[in-house]
Amino acid sequence: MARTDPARAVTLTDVARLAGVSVATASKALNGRDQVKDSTRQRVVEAAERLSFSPNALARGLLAGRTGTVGLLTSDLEGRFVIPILMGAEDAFGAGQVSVFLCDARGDAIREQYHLRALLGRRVDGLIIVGRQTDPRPSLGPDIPVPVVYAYAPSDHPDDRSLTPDNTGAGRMAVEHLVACGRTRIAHITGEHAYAAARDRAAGVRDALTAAGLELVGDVMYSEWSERWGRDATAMLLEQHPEIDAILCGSDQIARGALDMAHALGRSVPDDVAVMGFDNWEVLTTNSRPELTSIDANLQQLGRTAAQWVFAALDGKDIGTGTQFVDGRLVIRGSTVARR
Amino acid sequence: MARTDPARAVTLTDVARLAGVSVATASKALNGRDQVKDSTRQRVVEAAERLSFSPNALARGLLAGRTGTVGLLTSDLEGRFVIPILMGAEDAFGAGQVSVFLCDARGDAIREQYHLRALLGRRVDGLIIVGRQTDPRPSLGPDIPVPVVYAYAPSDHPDDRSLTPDNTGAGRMAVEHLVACGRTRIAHITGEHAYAAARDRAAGVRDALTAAGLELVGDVMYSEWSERWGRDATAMLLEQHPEIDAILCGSDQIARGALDMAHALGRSVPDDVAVMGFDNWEVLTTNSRPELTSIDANLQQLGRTAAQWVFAALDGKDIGTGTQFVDGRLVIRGSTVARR
DNA sequence: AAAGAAGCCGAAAAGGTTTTCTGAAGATAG
DNA sequence: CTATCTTCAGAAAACCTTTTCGGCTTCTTT
Repeated sequence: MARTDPARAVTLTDVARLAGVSVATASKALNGRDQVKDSTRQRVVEAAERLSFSPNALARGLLAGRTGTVGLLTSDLEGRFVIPILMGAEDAFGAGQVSVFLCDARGDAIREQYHLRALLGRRVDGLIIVGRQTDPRPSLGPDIPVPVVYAYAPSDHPDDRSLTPDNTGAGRMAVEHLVACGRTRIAHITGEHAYAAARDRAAGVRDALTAAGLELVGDVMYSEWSERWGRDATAMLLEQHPEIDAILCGSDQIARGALDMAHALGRSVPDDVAVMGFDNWEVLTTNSRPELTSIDANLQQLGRTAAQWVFAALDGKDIGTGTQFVDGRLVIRGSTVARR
Repeated sequence: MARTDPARAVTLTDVARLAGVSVATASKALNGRDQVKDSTRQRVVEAAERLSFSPNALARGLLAGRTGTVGLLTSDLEGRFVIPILMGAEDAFGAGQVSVFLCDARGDAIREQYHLRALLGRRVDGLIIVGRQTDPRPSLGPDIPVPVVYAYAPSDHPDDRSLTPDNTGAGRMAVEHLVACGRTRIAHITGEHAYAAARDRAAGVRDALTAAGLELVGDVMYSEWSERWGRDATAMLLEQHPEIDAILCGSDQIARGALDMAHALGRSVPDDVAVMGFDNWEVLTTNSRPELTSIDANLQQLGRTAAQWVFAALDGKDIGTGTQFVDGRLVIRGSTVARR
């Protein structure tokens, strides 16, 4: 910083002196306590403003036992699922008096432990643990002295409180939409089998197909979460099963690849084949031709709820245990329904 | 949180009692001060471990005048430029003892002011202000009592310290690459003219073309930062100037659209036309066919440097004033150079 | 053996705020 | 005019840690 800084931060003592009262009175005046005459209060408030006094949150927290801070411990900032959750949480907290400590463990358990210690040392009032996949993650254990909510990646311990997208439901929702559009010969291309998200969605897909009296065309095609795989899988699919009328893709990236290849092979979307993705990553869904129908996981909502749970627990309310699932939201665009 | 929490956090007094020493000695033992017998130190350390004591950072900060925290105030978490910067900063800090407060002002000046007060109240040791565009932003003013570094969006006040990508240089770098590839008839499609990033890159493009004795084909085509615009602009371009052999796009999104349309119109990339973008957004650049050459703005490096500057200023070093520019990095892929 | 030195530990203060309790002044009732 | 009550201001303690300084014990030196 280029500018010189004042020798010392202004304290309540300074304000009290300027207003000609004791620190006790100054404190009461500024915090809206009674036992202060109106004229006195005004003097104090003016003094505080003239010195642009802002109370030292450390001293306050030390005394109150509450700091008004929350730790947000993520295992992977890079991942695009973390950000909306983070925004939602920041949103819910930001409205109040709470500040957020952000820590990125980079998927490293040691680093996570390290950050955890730091956060507890700073006496955060609560913790939100955000994983990068929906697969369960190791619990932090029962000995954390503040409320903990696991978001996206649920804890593997049933006594913890977790919040994760309902991927099975999302799979069902997708198929129901395709069926409602009159599609009956549906294939499913998705990402790595190692991901619970892929398996759960596929399970939902099977459920809904069975319920509709239909069968999946071919097997679920697991591989990588990439546009390239979307292209390759679609090429194979259209050769082996030229009769298909819908390709449900495990992510928007895969769907972009599918769209691309369908065009290249002379199929019209959505007239010949419907294409659909998951995640509703707008940069992909709204820029394709036609735009992509997708299932939004409502991650921002998930982040907000997690934050509200931490609040509730802080207020002594019981927020229960176990994993709660957050519903997805169908976003219909041109890749499954012809315009007009 | 489901589990019950202990009545009270464990303090140094508890440790001292268990070890049979005074708090003063306990403190010195745990902090590696001398004036403590080895056997005593060991007793204290064991006691601390048994109680899983972690020192209250608030009390420490109150006393030391330093909190070991830094505020990261962004105007737009959603934007994808903020995240890498944030990661870089978190990286540089995370190695040490510093925790990061994250605040999102959502582009709202009132909200920003509010967060700023909260951060100063929490006695952060420094601030990094991250904007969402490279256009200069209003300074926070000279009265902030801690070091401030502006990242991505520089401050509009010359006495502040700012760090921003060198977009003019990036524009030059892009043209130099295309020229080195033997391209001579180069067009430039870019985003909104309102963005300094677009104008600066265009200026760099003109510089480099002039230096190479070339002229831009057509005018710089400003419009929106979207794939759609990339497609539309490319269609116009190829009709009006069928002789072009390179399309330099102001973003990877635009470049994806250009790539798409070039294919659709039967042009081979990179044989007939080279296509190139900016930002090196991997999800776009490495998934296209062919993969996209782009200029990476080194944002993570930018974030790291910003953090290091804050550190340096904290250590009393002079970090100077004004805006420093961070060089971009050319990432060559198949859209400008044929494979093999 | 006495004096000085070195090693080790604890008492106390400091940091800034909030809260409780005491006390003083003024007001009201008898 | 006295006794009781109300209103308002201030003194002091509490939160937890670190650091300084004084003092006690033990060892070394002459």
